[in-house]
Amino acid sequence: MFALVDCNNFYASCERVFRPDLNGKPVVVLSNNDGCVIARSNEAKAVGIPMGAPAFEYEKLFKENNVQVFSANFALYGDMSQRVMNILSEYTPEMEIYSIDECFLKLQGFEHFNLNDYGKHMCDKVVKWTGIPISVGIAPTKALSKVANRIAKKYAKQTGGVYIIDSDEKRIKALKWLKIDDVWGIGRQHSTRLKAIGIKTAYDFTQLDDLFVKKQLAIVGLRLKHDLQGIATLDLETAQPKKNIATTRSFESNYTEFEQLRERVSTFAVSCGEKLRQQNSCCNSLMVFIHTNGHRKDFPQYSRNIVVKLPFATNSSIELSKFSVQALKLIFKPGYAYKKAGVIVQDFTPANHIQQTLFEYRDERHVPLMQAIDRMNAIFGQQKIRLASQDPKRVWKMKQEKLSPQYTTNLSDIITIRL
DNA sequence: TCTGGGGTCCTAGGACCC
DNA sequence: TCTGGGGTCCTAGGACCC
Repeated sequence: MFALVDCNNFYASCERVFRPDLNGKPVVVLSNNDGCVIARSNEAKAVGIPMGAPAFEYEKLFKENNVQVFSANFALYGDMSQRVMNILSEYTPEMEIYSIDECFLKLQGFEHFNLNDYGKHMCDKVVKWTGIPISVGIAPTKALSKVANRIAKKYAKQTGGVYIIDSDEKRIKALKWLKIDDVWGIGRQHSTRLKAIGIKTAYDFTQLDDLFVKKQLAIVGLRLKHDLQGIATLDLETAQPKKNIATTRSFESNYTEFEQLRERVSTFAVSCGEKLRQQNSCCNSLMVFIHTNGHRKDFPQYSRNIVVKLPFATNSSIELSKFSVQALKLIFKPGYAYKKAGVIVQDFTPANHIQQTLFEYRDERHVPLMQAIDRMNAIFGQQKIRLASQDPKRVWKMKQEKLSPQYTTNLSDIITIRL
């Protein structure tokens, strides 16, 4: 059996842990730049705030319903996630952390356990130790555990947060209940096409012919179909080093000058360098992109990206910054109002066996220099040591008007308790 | 005024090889 | 008149996830 454990309204719940006065009240968390809604408490969902709602369009609704609004506080969410995952890792040796708020637990050899009690135990322990409410779905396959989790969450009162699919009757009932749009792995495109031929539920989907599914949804869709039929096709996936690393941001305002973009691109490249060094990789190529605000049809639009093959593999922030800015020069066009840019590094090789090049000079002194910078930043704070090409004052330049304290990761933000 | 960020996998088609 | 067959690798684009 597999369990899929999912934190309820994760970001909103994290904010509530340190603001218990907000329990029972509508809470939303906004994306970077306070752009759109990326998490909602049940109360916020109930007053009709959709996922992805642009914050400026919903300001009135927020006020009318006394919705508590927070800027994204990823330092807090990342730390809370680790705490939750640590607790869950004690329930089985086989675990896959699937996202910041979800994990799969493989329950092999648990035949003599009462899995419902086991799931309830997880819920109680996680909420007691972290304050985060979770839901647990248990079933013979990963895709079915996702379905079970949905039921556990939707009918939290009746299920107590745990639902198990352990018979074919329960499986079929669950699949007939689940709309095709809500199936894990069926996105907008596929669900539109499936609905056009009369497939309304997950159950309908499992009744389709294998060859047809393979033709329409490729091998991924066929695997999903089998998994939903109860034939375990998807197994736990072990954490692999990343194949791409990106740092991209929208700007708080429109940038028209090359110099503004140059500074941002340099900062993004430095950030990619840090992430590369964390996983011990060097990249052999990188992409830089810039574009104007696609939502504003009244502005002249421009959007371009460029991929640069590097002369040698590197994870040096200095080299990455240099190559990224060179790339930016090739695609920058004056006269446009730029809203977003990004650097994506790709084509990795492990940092400990770098192919030496014959004609290009790779400065090996960067290796200890980067180590020193990383250590200093770890001690003194993120990006305290920067390149001169970066803005000396601000790093991300984001609009974050409703940012909560870093309760769990910054000693000066720790809560005070009065007795 | 204002609309996020970061990933994965698969496939088709082109370039190239013998 | 008449132009093969079987591969691999790479990339862009499309789909999906949170």
